[in-house]
Amino acid sequence: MTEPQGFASESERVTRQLRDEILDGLRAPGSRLVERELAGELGVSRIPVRDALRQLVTEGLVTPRPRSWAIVREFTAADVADLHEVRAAFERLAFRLAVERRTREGLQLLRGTVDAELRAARACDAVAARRAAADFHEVVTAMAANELLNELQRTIRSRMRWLLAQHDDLVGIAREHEALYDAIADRDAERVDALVEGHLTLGYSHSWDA
Amino acid sequence: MTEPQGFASESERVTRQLRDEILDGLRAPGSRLVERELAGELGVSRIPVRDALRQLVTEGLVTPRPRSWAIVREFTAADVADLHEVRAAFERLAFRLAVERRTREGLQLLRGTVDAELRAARACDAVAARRAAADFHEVVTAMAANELLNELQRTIRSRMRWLLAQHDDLVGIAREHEALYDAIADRDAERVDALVEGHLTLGYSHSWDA
DNA sequence: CGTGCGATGCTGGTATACCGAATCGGCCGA
DNA sequence: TCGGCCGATTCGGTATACCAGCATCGCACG
Repeated sequence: MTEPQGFASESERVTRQLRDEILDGLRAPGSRLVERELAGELGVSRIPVRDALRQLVTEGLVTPRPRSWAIVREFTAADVADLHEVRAAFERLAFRLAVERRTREGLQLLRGTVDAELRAARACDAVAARRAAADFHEVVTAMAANELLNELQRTIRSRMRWLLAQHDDLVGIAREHEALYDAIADRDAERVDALVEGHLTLGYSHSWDA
Repeated sequence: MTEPQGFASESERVTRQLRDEILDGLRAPGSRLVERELAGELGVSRIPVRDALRQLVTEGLVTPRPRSWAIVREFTAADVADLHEVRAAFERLAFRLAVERRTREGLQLLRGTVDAELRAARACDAVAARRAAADFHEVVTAMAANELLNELQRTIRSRMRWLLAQHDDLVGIAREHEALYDAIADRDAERVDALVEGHLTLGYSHSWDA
């Protein structure tokens, strides 16, 4: 799932690095992101940094400030609520389409992410479990075979990762993913719908706790 | 609704101009978009053109080609189908939230767009009717009071405009919008749901948009 | 006459330099 | 002491210049 970054332009490398630094908490929410500073730190010119910042703005990880520097986004409770609402709509669509359009290859990939997630969750490897959980949703979205849906999913992927890092019932989530996999494999649309609804509610209540 | 473009950077101006030229059909699908050429035509340097192209790529109006020039997007039947699916999910969410969170000011704005659309449609002013129809959906999305939803809506707005230009039952659409307005004003969630569903199915079967 | 290969030009990617606006600090006056 | 003004500095926006990869076209050779 971790895409083969074999080739990448400077812009992509800078984007990836800044994104990871933000999501890993190395750059605190609210901290300044100044093009010249970052260019100096990373040893590149301002252009790749500029491109990266724009990309991260569209991903919602960076807040641009007109005619001033950008800052690492500070998520508010309202942001989280908004994200949950949109995510729910996305996943309902993604799972519905995935059930219709599932392929043998897709199911195998999905099974792999579920297994990896269960293993990691039981081993209390939070990083691997969250990565596998994110992979699960990406594979489902891919199975939905809707280019636009996948495109929009990519733009909110970072925010999803952020959301996923906010709670920690790893085994529970993995079990739900396993149940979802079974329902998709059985082509049981109604069971998938029910599980998705439950899944969304779970994520919603948990994030309110945090 | 036409945002007050009082101030704008070169990048934004170039973006707006290219976007309009594409949507108005002045730039045919598949035609080349070369940074240096556009810079020369528009009398600016490559940077604003570069920014504009990237923006239009995220809006889905331009197809980037790695290490080669970009082209004006050619929409396929699959693209249209994808757009309809995503749009349906968006609108279900937007209308549901709009019913819950409607405000007096929002309703007044919405009423204005419906009236404008009906007037324009009856006068066979297609341009004004389509603009009003687009405004209707934007006001609904705004009333949904979900920042992320509005953000994603902005990125697919151009594609919606394209879709809207593909059919011509202007009066019918205006009437459906009026019915939707009434249901929202009555806070009748079920009627809104039913209208949205009918709207989407109808739009899909014989003509596009809602 | 066909095919393979190399040179050349086109294109986006990147670096550097300049500019105008916005900000923030200090200073002066009330 | 506080408030307003003004200048130095900071910052993103833009322009120009250079670079490396790819594609095409033409030429030479089989």
